[in-house]
Amino acid sequence: MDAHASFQHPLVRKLESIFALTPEERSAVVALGGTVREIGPDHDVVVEGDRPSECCLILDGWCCRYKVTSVGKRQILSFHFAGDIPDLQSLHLRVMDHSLGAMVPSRLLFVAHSAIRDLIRRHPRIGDAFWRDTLIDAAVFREWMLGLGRRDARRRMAHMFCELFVRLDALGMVEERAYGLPLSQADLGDALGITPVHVNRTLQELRGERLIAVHRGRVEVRDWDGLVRVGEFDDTYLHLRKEAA
Amino acid sequence: MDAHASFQHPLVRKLESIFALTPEERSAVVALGGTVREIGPDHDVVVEGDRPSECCLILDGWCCRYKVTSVGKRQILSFHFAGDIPDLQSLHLRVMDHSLGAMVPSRLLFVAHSAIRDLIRRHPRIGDAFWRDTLIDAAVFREWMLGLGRRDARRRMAHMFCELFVRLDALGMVEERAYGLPLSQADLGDALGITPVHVNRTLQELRGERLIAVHRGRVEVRDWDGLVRVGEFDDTYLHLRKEAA
DNA sequence: CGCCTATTTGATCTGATTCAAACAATGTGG
DNA sequence: CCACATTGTTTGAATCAGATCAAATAGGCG
Repeated sequence: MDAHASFQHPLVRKLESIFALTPEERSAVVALGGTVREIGPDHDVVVEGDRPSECCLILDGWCCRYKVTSVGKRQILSFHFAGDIPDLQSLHLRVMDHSLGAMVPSRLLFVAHSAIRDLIRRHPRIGDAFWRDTLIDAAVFREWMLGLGRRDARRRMAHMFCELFVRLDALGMVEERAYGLPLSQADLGDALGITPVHVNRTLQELRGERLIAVHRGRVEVRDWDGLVRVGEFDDTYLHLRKEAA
Repeated sequence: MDAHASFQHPLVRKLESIFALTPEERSAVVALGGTVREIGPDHDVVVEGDRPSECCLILDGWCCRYKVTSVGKRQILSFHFAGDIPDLQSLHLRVMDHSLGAMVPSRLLFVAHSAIRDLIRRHPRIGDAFWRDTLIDAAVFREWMLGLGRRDARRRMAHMFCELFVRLDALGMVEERAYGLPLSQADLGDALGITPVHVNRTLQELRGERLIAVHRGRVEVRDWDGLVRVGEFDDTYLHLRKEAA
């Protein structure tokens, strides 16, 4: 009857998925204080140009980071879920070079930079874990760059569905090979670098190939191997193998 | 008659461009040991799948990081010059998710991970500087993502020429508004996510607009403001303003 | 010179965009 | 519970940026 096992702090779970923590480190992370706020949907948490003095930990919800062209075209850079600290980089990069928004109503814990710095000073290995987290972030950017530059819409979309599957599965958010995708086709287009119309047609292709099925905002993976093949998906870049310092 | 000012360690110069170091920290950085090796041109320093036990500091030359699609299409992710440690992320990401190659004969200093970890343990602020460096790296990826996903070839190319100008200028590698660009048009295409043929035509466009001129592997910026306007260039994402912890 | 590689040009094709309209869904207020 | 506004999805047709294929030209350089 270990009630705690199922009641894990989202940040602890996240960090433990990429780094081995000691019990003391675990409790130090849990002790991190801050203020909880509800955001969204379609509201921004931080926007380009801001100089935040706190980071936000997602407790619940779906957020994305994005940039906008001077003619107003949006590119989504990444998606984030419970346990992620999407603006952790603000700890060392004073001014935001992109924005962070919520796709669905999300619960965020805002933690002061000073509190995080304190935590790292007392537990340098937690600092390493955070650093590693931001490095994985960058690794995901690299993989997306490869897709944006060198893969066509169909492969790119298949790849994204694979990535989301793996990441959400690690959070226990996949059921019956399906997960919720709270995105409009326009959002999807902003992530894939294509137009909403083309998203629609590409989606139909993947459905036609029996790789996925979509009903009521849920993506069901009907042929994992096929999807992986089409998306050229290899999860190495997610660096999920946990590592100690 | 400060002979040292002109004879600066490349890593010190680099770190000081993004972070304020104390004299002690400076000399600790200079004391970093390793082995010097000559690489390239067109040779790889590390490749995807490797598990390096050292990082490499560029003393001299031009390197790039890249990934390759399963059908062999290459996407260049970033360019690196003297002072950069392009594979610094290997300190916390065991397996390389991309490759690092030299575009021209380059002199690299290979420094053991253990030496870097030592340095950071003794000087935690240097660790912050390194972390900040990898975060800036990620910021550049984000900006490239925006270009790859949302800007056409012409804007993307103009943007890249702006970025290279600013970065090389900071290294004193710009003379008479011109800098050396040791890349074939195929390389340029791999960086911009377009074909070599289209690189050629796009280059001609920019030349036709009197924004740049190219002779013998040198890019001359003939109309900086115009180039900035076309490329929608804003250097915020380079985070060049130096910051202390 | 002759070889090799890079650049340039031309013609054609195609993945994706654009524009426009039809068609769900979902929600709101009367 | 219906009328209707609103937003998201779907379909069609025309167009375009960039890819592809192929061949010509221009540079290096042993």
